[in-house]
Amino acid sequence: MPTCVYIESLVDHVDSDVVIKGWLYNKRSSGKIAFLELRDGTGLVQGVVVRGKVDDEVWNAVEEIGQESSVIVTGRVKADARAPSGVELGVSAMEVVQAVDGYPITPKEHGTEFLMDRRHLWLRSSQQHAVLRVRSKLEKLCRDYFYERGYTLVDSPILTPLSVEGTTTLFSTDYFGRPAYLTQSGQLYQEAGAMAFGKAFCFGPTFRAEKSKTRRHLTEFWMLEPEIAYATIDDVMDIAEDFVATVIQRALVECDAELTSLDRDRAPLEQITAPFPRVHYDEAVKLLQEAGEDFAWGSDFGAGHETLISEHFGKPVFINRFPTKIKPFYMEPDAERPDLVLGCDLIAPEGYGELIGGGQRIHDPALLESRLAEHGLPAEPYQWYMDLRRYGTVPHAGFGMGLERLVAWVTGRPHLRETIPFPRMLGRLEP
RNA sequence: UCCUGAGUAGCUCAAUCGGCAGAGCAUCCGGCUGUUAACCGGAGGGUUGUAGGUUCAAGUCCUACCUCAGGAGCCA
Repeated sequence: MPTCVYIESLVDHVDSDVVIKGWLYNKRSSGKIAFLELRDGTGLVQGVVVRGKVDDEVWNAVEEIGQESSVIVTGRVKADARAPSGVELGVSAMEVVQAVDGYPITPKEHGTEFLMDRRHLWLRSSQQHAVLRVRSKLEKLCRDYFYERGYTLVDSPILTPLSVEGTTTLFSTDYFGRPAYLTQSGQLYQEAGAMAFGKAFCFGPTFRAEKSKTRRHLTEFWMLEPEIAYATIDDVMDIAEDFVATVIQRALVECDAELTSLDRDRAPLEQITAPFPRVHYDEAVKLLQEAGEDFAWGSDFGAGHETLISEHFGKPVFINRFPTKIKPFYMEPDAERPDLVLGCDLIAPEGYGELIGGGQRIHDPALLESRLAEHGLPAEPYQWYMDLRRYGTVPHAGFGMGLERLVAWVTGRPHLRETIPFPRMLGRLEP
């Protein structure tokens, strides 16, 4: 009995007989020869079936099976220069696990809605497959970066009584008779993690009930949030910069095959090395005004502004020290400029927008208390958060990175919906 | 929520000034021993998003609604 192998390792089995368990991706046939494009989740290989060299039963089965039929194929691995992977399979036998008729996603074009309704099947298509493999590898690279540097993973809760950025953008639920929300950010809990472990991070799903309809937003997205005790805004920019550059450079190596099948231009990614330019909010405003934009000091940047600023550099850009009134309650004020806070955003190049938002948090208990009141937030649910300032408070800082935006940038996808297996968006909860 | 655009065969689209509902792919039948979204010949396949209106005549014009897409605001 020949050994069962995955398609990705076929190159190591040239001139041997092997068994492949997979699915029919596409088929081309002529009167006496048929080409089966086979996939098994690890790759694609072309199986060649010659009439007369296999049992009539096998030939008849080959003629009958449709796209995505599940098959177990036995054959001889042959090196062939005509094959994209360098090998093909001379089929000697085939067992049909299920013959499929009418698989909806054909090798021709389809519309967005049609494909999104069949997302559970669309995952099998080569481009979607490649994007999600990149996502999987990027998740590992992100975790590895922090584990290798002594961080502790402190999982933040998903159900929370807190509304950090206002209740209008929260998904609410009933928690045994009490209101609860799906978390918008793990940050507040990560601050507790930083005080306990020095360097902590979380990486999990977060939720925003924003009625936004753009290519850069999902209602459920994954966020990576490191938080570091005794760190300042400048430390956080150093860390975020080294993190992004390291992950991108490793991804170029780890995801080489996927980037090839996605036809991603590697040149812009190869330029992503530290240091990244750091632009003060004041400078960013000046830059926009000089570019002829009608932008007033004190406003927040829109997507167009971000792109305009990042186009000035060919690298990710930090914008830092924002006006206090456009940022959340927990941001530490700039000692030299009381109208500013020590926040920083990292804008990705090529129009991929805000990749990271972070900064230094308020550590003074009195200041935090007054900021909570100024933002009209109830004191009671934040008592545990205040405790972090009552018992051994220290300056600390951290950031949050949206995983899907990183995946979109690395893979060159224009829309976030393709960067997560089952996207949740305005108007889409299925499949 | 606002702005713009689209909804016609299973899928992707066409249909000129309001005048016979069309193509490619998919499906089915036939052909082909090196195909790479294979190709060649043939066939079947339609309540034109929904409801109403104008007209001799509506896929096409008008009104309302529904759905989707692109963008804005907001954010990661």
